[in-house]
Amino acid sequence: MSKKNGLPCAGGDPLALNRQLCFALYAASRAMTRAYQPMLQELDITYPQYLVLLVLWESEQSGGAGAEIGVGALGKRLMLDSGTLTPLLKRMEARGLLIRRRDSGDERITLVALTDGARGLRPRARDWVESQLDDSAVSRETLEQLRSGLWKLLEGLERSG
Amino acid sequence: MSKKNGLPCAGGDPLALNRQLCFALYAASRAMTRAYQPMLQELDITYPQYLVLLVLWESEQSGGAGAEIGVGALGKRLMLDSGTLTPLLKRMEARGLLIRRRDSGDERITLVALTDGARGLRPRARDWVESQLDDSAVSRETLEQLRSGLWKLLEGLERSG
DNA sequence: GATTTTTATATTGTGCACAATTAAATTGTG
DNA sequence: CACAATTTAATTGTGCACAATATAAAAATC
Repeated sequence: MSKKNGLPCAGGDPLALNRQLCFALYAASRAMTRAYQPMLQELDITYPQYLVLLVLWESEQSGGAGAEIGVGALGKRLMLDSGTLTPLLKRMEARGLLIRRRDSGDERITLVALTDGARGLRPRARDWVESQLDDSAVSRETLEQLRSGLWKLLEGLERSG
Repeated sequence: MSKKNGLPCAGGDPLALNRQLCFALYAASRAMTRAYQPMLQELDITYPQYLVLLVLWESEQSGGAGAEIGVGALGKRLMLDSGTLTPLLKRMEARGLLIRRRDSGDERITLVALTDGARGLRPRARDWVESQLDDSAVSRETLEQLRSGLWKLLEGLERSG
């Protein structure tokens, strides 16, 4: 039996589970979300909610505190649609993490802005992320290569999609 | 502004979205599932259901037609628990893709086995996967490196979890 | 061999994802 | 200006994921 990376990998079968890039992605993505749970529980947020915070924190870094972003722009950044974001943002608003309001200039647009409470979570998230990088069982170089390869894959999938 | 791979990537911010491996994984995994939709729609199954079929097809390759597998073993293979699998397998049974029955030797175990209908889907899936590999915008070598890096990451995450 | 402990699956409840549809505001055109 | 076409969110419905709990069978222990 041929093996690669210590994993059994039937050489002749193009449908072998361990040979599927799609499954490696699926499993790794969920495992990564699991790895974030300790931090997420401490902040009392979910993983997609954390991604929303990343976008809003980043907007405030460049645009100053109080920066607002529309649901559409947020969705483009995270590659999520309003069917996912609308209820998620409502839950975040209910938890006091952000405010939703209509754009006064274009009433179609719903703008979201961080609260001070959500701003206060940022240093805790940053510290945890940095400590995880320090403790990582995988080398920083491998992580770097992975990230770059994943973006290449994403571009390829977008192009053909 | 520093850039990598043509993507804006704020150099100083450890929480920049485009720098997060977790987000690259999350986005790439969903994009990959989207890329499978044409095939999945033709087979009238969902992506996790396809993964179940991969496991069962593979079992029959090595164990002969009629091979059965318990929910637990299936879950270990796909890294999913019964809370996900039980309803998913019931839906697959309702669609005539598999049969569920209790293990006569150990009544705790629910065994699942493919139907002929599900066996008939295999060549169609295989042909589609192979044609996709041929048409891929990303080189086979890059895909190979990605898959190997993802398994390394998975092992690292499992170890620390 | 009765009882405790463990194992295997199922159930319940919450929160995504995403396709499809709806509704409302804006823009473009005659 | 009227009105059709477009844009933007929200809504609806299905199917995962997963934590927590429940249930029942099998093993282990006494």
